[in-house]
Amino acid sequence: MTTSVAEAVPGFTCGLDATLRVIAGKWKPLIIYFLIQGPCRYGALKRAVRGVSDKMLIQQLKELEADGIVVRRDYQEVPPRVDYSLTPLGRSLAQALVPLCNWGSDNMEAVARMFSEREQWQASPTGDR
Amino acid sequence: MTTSVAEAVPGFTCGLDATLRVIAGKWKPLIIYFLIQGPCRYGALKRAVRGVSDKMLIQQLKELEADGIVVRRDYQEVPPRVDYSLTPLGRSLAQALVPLCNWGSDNMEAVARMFSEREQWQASPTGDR
DNA sequence: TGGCCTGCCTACCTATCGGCAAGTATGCAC
DNA sequence: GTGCATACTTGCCGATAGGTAGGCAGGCCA
Repeated sequence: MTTSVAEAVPGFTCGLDATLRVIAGKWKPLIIYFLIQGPCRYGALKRAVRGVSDKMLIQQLKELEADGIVVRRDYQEVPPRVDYSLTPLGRSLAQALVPLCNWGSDNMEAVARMFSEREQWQASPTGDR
Repeated sequence: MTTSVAEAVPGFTCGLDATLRVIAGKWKPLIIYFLIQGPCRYGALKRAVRGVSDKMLIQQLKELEADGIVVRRDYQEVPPRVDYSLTPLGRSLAQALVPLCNWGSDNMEAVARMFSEREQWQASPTGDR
């Protein structure tokens, strides 16, 4: 039984639901978005996605690869050279992320303000009113 | 040192980063997206966002309210009547989610296929190759 | 010979997320 | 007074996401 129906089938409740499962994970959207710029070596990607650990980066990349969003190309060289790029599917997904990115840029100040307020609001003893 | 810089300041690395923090949480995008249709009572929202628990729904709604994305209107009636709607900021965010939703709808079959394959791939003993 | 370079892997551990279920408030109908 | 309806709260508890740290491969150059 457990969580039941909604989980049982790959029956997504809507398109957004489907998308969310693909980009679930702290770093995936950032990875995808960064790869719009073109193929990228592992090291460069790691530098671009600030704060990500090796473990996470690799893991997310693997999942994205399994989901047909990115392609891994191994040059079979030493020292290792590998790069990652978007598949056509991945590119279309990346395009869908663009508005989110723009929204963030447009409202960054508001968002930053909200966040700092929220921290205090969390620390406050009782809700007012 | 630890995680350091990236966390220290509300300095988002990019617009996408900022957006992601606002919509972080399993249900937020779904909530926001559903509210495009207009104000909605708590109960209706819960029915719409399938699988969400009271605790989560309330919690996510509070955060969204604190972030200026949704507005809670309490009719001060008994039995309780409350509805939630998007602020202008929320509405613009919702618009940015539309492409994601469309992408999901357009590629739902591919996504579903990927997911079922991935489950087996995860169960497989050693990576092939 | 041995250290370097780069991508990757593994084990371990913790914090957070999120589900479950029971409880609260309030006015009204009975 | 009792119970009902709706929105919300709280505590507990398990799963899992994600961080840390250290190790490995293997040609090459010093």
